[in-house]
Amino acid sequence: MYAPGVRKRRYSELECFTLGLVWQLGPCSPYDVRRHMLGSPSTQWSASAGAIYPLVRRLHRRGLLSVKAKRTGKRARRVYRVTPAGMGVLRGWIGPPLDPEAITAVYDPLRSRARFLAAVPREQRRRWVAAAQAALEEVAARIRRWDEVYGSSGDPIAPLITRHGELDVRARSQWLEELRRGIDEHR
Amino acid sequence: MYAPGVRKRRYSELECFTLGLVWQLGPCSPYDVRRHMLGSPSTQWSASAGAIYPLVRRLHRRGLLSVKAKRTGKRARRVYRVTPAGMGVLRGWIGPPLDPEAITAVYDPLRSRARFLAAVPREQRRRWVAAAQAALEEVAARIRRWDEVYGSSGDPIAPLITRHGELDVRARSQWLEELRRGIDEHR
DNA sequence: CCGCTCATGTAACTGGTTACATGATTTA
DNA sequence: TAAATCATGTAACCAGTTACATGAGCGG
Repeated sequence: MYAPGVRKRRYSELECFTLGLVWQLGPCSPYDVRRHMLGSPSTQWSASAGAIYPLVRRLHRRGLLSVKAKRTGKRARRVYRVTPAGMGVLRGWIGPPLDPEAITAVYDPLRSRARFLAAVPREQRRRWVAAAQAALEEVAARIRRWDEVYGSSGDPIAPLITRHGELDVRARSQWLEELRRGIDEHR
Repeated sequence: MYAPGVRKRRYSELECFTLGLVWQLGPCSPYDVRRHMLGSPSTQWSASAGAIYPLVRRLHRRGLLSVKAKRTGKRARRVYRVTPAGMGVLRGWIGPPLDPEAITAVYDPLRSRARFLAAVPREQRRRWVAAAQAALEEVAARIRRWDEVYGSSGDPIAPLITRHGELDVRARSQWLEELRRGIDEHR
């Protein structure tokens, strides 16, 4: 139960993730947040200005971020940092308890497409698997590049995040290999 | 280049996935599509009526689905099937070429949260990993149930889709285990 | 006959995207 | 000095969500 008007507000994944990034990057601007997201191997968010700037101002209005205007010469720059209230929300989001919607099988667009492979001619099927394997190679490369840049940040957890990507790609590669064999059998 | 007015329309993931489901389930109603999605271990889509019904009608209007009204007694039922044009769009969506946005590291809400584990006290960190491991157990169970129901559909690819889920959970479990050890070291 | 599932939908909202705009600063 | 990047933002749009509504049929 909450006092009237003090409803427990729910924040979106993007809001909480942004909160986390501001904490992790240290005092930083919305632009820094965007740049970081754009470099990430996951494409979950477009990190568009139209999303981030209003979002950060929202978090500030709610008291989860504090702001300090810095200017170099004539260029304006707003540097945000997470307030104690913000840390509370961040910790609550991380959990436990885990938000039920965080408990899910991951969504993989490759799997979505593979599900309907029986709808395409055999030759296309073969080519599809080859293309998907090449795609995973690309993802792996993206993760390695990411690791080079952000792996040496001092945070002992950072390399374990990259590791997630590696294990993810490895599992999906194995899956594609099994898929390839499965398709070859049924002709 | 396209003839004037014949712009190549882009369809959303949900639209194409729905198209695929209608093809896979055979002639079926929007309700069938929803029920199928709701049972899926992935929570990517809420499969809300507000999404599916307008979407299916849209696909019909664009000529990708054909409709036949069936009624049992007084109960109405619209049964859709994929048209040749619809199959074209479905095959195009599957690829190759793969849509660039399909080439990505999967998004995992557990990883998103883990990234900021250094922001919480050590004890919470420990409890978080335990909670995440339990969560993955739940996902694994969901996938097994799904497999029982849909694994015996005759489609040789179906079990390979389930397999993706198994490999996914296994990889994330291993990752959590490494995370647990990594956290225990740094105290 | 009550409650549940079947089956179809609509209305209001909203979070995020696309695309554009502006001006300062850096680099080729 | 032209192009690229830094840094901030806004406006229009849209796909998908939440929540509600309606009525038929079925099982206990």
